Amino acid sequence: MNVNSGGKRVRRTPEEAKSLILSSASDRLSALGLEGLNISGVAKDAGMSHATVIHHFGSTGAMRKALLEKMTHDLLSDVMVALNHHEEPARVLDHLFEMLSHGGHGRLLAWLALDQQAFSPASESKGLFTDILNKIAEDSGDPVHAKQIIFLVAIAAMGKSICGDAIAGLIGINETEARQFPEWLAEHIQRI
Amino acid sequence: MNVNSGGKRVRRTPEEAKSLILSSASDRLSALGLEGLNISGVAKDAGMSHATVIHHFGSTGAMRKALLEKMTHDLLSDVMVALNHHEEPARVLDHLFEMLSHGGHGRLLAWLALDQQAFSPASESKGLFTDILNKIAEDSGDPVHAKQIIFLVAIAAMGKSICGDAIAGLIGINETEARQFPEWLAEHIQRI
DNA sequence: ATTTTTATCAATGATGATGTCAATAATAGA
DNA sequence: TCTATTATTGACATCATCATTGATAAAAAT
Repeated sequence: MNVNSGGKRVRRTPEEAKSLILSSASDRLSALGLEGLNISGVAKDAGMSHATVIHHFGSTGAMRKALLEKMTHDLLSDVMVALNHHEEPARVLDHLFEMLSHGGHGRLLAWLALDQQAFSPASESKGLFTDILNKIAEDSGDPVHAKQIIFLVAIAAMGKSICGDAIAGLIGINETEARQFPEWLAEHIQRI
Repeated sequence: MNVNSGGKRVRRTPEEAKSLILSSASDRLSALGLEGLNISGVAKDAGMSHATVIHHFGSTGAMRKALLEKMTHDLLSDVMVALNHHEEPARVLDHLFEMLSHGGHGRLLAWLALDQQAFSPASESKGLFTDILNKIAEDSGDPVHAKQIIFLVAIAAMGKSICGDAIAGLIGINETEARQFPEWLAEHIQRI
């Protein structure tokens, strides 16, 4: 909470303002869920009027897209770092699943994919993604199946972040089994 | 569109009314996406006032839950039939993916899982799910991995229905590769 | 010092969704 | 036929969100 109690006006640089807004938006998403991503609430938490938020992003939808963009970039960077450090596939997968479930990243991703028709990341994130793709295809001996494997992992990660708990509950997977899932998946992926 | 233009009132049985409403809701979901699942719109398409919809379901959320319940039941029944007919795993998977993407079933499922915190199907659907679980565990030789496999398939199916197209686009999967994915997955699952 | 730019905010209007209520009419049961 | 039930509806009230606007002030440019 960054309340502006006095009558004085604070004047930020556009970068500061945007960063502040996205930070508040991210916090609200984690704390309040998807409902928290409205202009008024985000603006209130950021300590400014909602008109200011609109001034910087143009619209609510644009703000959400910007947040998605930032979170996606952070996620992909993290995965890329893990890959460059030659971590084991199991650890990379664990990392991926963890990041998607943490802070509601996967939920936001899914929500935007549902809300908006198309999710088209900026060129920066897209480049990161192809980097990761190439890296994996290069590490694994079989570049033919690499695409399918990555596709499988990606959609599984998304699905898990959205309703993994519910499905696990339905199936009757206990907590240790759930924790072993990334490892299990990594192991069987390597055998392909 | 079931417009009630005349001044006459139609009086349906509660079952007819509910069925009509859920049918319109399903259509709207397919056509308009998640935005279309509001009381006013559904009521309009069903040819009644929104007050009537609330009368039958109690609230908008309850209507959505009812629709989810129905769609889930239909989906599981279909999978069960396929299993009982001893169809090949590839065909069952294909069927599953197809049903989840058709009519926005997977999207609704995901959306409700996101909106509501928990998705807890009615006892009827839950029973169907455990039936399927047992059937698969019994068919496959290895009941130990059955849970993990089913978990993987389930979350992958969900993820695919939500952002499968976007991710496929990112990876650069062409249409034929995309169509072969269920078959590819089934093949590699069987080897586990 | 003066002007220009623009980040900020309070107030307002438009829009739409949701739920309640009282009245009405169709049906079932007596 | 008379009555009771309830499905149906229009009108109303409430509420939230979004975007616009005109004014203001802080910083930058001249």
